[in-house]
Amino acid sequence: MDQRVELRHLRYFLAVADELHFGRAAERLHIAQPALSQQIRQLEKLIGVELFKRTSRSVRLTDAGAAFLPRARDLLGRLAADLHEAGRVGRGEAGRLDIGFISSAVVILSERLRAFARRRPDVHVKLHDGFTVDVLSSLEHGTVDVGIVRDAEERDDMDLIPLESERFVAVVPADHPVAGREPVEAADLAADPLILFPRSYGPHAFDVNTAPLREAGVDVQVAQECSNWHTIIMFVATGLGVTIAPYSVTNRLPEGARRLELAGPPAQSRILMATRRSDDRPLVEAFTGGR
Amino acid sequence: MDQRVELRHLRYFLAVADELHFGRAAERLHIAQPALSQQIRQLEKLIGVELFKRTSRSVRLTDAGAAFLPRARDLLGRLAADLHEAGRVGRGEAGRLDIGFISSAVVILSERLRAFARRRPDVHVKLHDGFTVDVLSSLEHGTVDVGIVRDAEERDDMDLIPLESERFVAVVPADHPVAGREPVEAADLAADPLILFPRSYGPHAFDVNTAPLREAGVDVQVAQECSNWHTIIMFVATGLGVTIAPYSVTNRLPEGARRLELAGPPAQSRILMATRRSDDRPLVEAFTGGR
DNA sequence: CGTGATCGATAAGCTGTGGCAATGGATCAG
DNA sequence: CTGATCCATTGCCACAGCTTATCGATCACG
Repeated sequence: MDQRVELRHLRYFLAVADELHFGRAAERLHIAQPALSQQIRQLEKLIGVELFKRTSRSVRLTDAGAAFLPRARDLLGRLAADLHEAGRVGRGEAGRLDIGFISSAVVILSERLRAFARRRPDVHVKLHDGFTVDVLSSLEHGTVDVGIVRDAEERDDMDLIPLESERFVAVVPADHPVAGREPVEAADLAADPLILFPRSYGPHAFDVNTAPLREAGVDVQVAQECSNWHTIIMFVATGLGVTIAPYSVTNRLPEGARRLELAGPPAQSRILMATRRSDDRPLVEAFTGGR
Repeated sequence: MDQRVELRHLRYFLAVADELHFGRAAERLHIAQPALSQQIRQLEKLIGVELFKRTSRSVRLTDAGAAFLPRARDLLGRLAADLHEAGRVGRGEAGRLDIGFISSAVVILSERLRAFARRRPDVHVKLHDGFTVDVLSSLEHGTVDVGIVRDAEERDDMDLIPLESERFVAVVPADHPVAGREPVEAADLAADPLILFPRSYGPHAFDVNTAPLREAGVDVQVAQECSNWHTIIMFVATGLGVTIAPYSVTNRLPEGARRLELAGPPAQSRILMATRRSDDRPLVEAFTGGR
């Protein structure tokens, strides 16, 4: 019952149990009969129990041998399966992938997930939603393997792959003076309270988002901070102020809010896929590589 | 993914995975570090996948390694348990025991079973009831390991251990002329139809059972054959005839039947425990040995 | 019974491989 | 730059596991 039991012993045991004949079992194992006898004896000594009852004419399993047989068989089968599975994981054919994403990227993400599931049916994907900062932090700490984020700044510990660009648009209350006129000049919104996410949530994203205003010479002051786009737009709908938002989050506006195209050069918001730069795992590459 | 993966590889893998440090892992395994490096490398080659990501400063599990780790751990644990269990079976501490018995031995059997279950709580006992012939045949063919039978003849492939002796008594209808007088002479029953099991069911048992009649000079002729004692006694109760039965099966007689002690030297019926003579399995000996 | 065939155990010698010690090369701290 | 750390590489050796040869027990058969 020691350490020194080896799989060899189990393989030999199975062969003898199958054949009930040391000669034939040895032949099947491509070894000579004495070697087999020795190894079986050794195994018995290690367990402290006879596995076979041998006479010079016959070989039979003992109770202990009969009890051990199915377990040994199962064990070897299991090991083979586990080794195979490890190989598949190593090749990125199976395993688990954790993906962090922002909720406004749900459409583009679900497309990618569908395609990925078709290519890697045995990969279990776990999704974690959050804001861009949270996703990047999770990615940095290894909680997720891939992040889908918006307007993240270039950083040297991550690779960022642009997935999609979309223009920014203004969202104003339906009863706002400019609500009818399109496109609207950013300067025309300068007097209204601005509703937007805190700059600390993503300085770069904030700056990209407010670029149309700054370029129009407006002094950007957030009147009401709010982290979630849908909540921001609800505030706009209730007349609390205006905002500048990526087009995709304005797809289904609530009653009381109006979307207006912005005049001037179209400012772009980018949805990016982020991975750790050091991360060369085949599963991650299989997802980001697209094919 | 070949044959030559050995448990050594798994043990070494676990050590390295635990320590994430080849030097310390080697120390724990009481081998030198290069040997460990070699074996891990060999395992990786056999599976076809890297299990660790090593730099000269750090060791980390790959996805494949992380996936394989719990399985390898489980496998080794399982094996240890299986070896232990095999040892217990070999020592007769666990396992399964098949016992054949005749229903009239149910009281003495259940006593023994209770005591045995206390001594060997991990032995699963399976019971098979039948007539003496069936039990002996099952024992001979290996379907059961121990048989509890009545008045079996000595045979050279079995060991028979007497468990209990009991006298034979006569059973007669309540309205029989001798019903009041005790003890009854066997000769006084000569005129009545005899109800008994077929002689072919056990010639020796039959002869033992009918000895009181034959010694009284009665010509034994079975009028009604019936294999089961309780049925035989029911027939007696309905007035169909008389019988000679072991005392224990007359314990609770139905309305209409009377038990009568037999005059003369008491004839004995023996309940025996039978095992195959070649069968020296510790579990069988543990049951028959009594302690 | 004697004889040959079968089959597992034992004996003795050979060999492949797992282990050792020493060394190399990369990385990091100070 | 220097020393420390840590995994990989190299070269060698001992022994575990394999081989062949032989033994001893059991069985079939004439």
